[in-house]
Amino acid sequence: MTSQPKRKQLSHDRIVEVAARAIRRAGYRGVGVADIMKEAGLTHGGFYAHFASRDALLVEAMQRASRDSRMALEQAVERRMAKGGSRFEALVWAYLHDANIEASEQGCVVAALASEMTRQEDAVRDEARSRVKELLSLVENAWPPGSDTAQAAVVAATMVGALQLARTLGGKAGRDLLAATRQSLIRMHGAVPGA
Amino acid sequence: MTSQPKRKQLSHDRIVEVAARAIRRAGYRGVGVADIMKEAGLTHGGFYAHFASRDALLVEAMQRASRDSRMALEQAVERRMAKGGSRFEALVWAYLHDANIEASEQGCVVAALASEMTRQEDAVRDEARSRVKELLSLVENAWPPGSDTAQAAVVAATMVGALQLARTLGGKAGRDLLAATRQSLIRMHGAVPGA
DNA sequence: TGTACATCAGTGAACGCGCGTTCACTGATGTAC
DNA sequence: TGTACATCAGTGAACGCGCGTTCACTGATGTAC
Repeated sequence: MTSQPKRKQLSHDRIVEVAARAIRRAGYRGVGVADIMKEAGLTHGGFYAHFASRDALLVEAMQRASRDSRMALEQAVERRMAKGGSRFEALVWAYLHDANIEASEQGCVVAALASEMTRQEDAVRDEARSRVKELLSLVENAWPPGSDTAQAAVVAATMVGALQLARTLGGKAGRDLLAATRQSLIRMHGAVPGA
Repeated sequence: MTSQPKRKQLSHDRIVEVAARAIRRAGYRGVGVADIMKEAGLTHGGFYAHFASRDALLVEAMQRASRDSRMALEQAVERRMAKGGSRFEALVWAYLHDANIEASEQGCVVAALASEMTRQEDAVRDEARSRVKELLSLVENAWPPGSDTAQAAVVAATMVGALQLARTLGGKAGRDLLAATRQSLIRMHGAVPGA
């Protein structure tokens, strides 16, 4: 029982992991089934033994992307907090780090796909909605206790928007926009009462 | 001379206008050449007498979308200012109006396409960059004089991000997010010194 | 331990379809005399 | 004003290509005796 789901499960995980990076790099429609299977070291024919449809893969890929980027973000937050400062301040720095302009493949799935989410079929759209909600609660968790949690949603929107605009602008203009956003968010919400 | 560019120019304008709505509704890749031509009352064969390539249409469509939505936004801002309040406050209300959640087809081209902009070919990407810069200056123009213009960029990012997240969430959750964003932005930047 | 068979993951050719692009042609508009 | 011709916008069939999906088959893994 415990060793039963080994072989197939390993392939499955590999496909999903490849797809999780692919959708953040190229968008929902940017990479085909055949490409993903190839990058996972397989041929495209076996795809439908793993997923009912392409959309079913997209759903799993978003979950996986979310899990992976959340773990990486959490580690970055912890590293930054070790140097002092509030959790909120560390989150802002981790999320809006200059390196994230280029690294969309490993970054936040919401920032990578936000404007495409509304246009997906129900299953994918529902999963996208969950990813947005998760991002909101991620910011709330770093929020000074007692403050208005509705404001956490505004901060999430600001971070997502800033990362997208910085990516489109690129270069110095992009980095300047991120820097201004970090400064603004930390100035407004960063000072924790008891820190 | 003055009446020469009539016939063809009229068709051209119609195609671009249809495309300007199509890309905001369905994304850069969401609608095909044939669909756009059909919606403009033509057959697809004539397309390449008007544009060198599909990408060339996308570039013109973004310019058109930008022009159209800017004019509509400007009117909404003026209407709101007539009722009193600062230009900035009116801009926030106009841009983050609840009706804009559904009306992406007529809305801001940056909010409609932000996460896809990085993935386009050079010509389209360059035009997208211009559209982002224009949005930044649009916010700057409604900015209290003397304030830090870098902060205007942060506000632009917040508005774009909020509209996208509200669209993905939809329903009451979406409207709540917009309301919280309006409140936050106006509270922070809305009070004009001399008003 | 060794053989025979069943199960199962993965292969690769093939399908139907839609898309961007090309091109020979048509029908209408406008100009020359 | 009327006819003959040139120009030009638009038509519709056809192309090559890539994509999601299907399916008959292969080769490896694991079980039964």
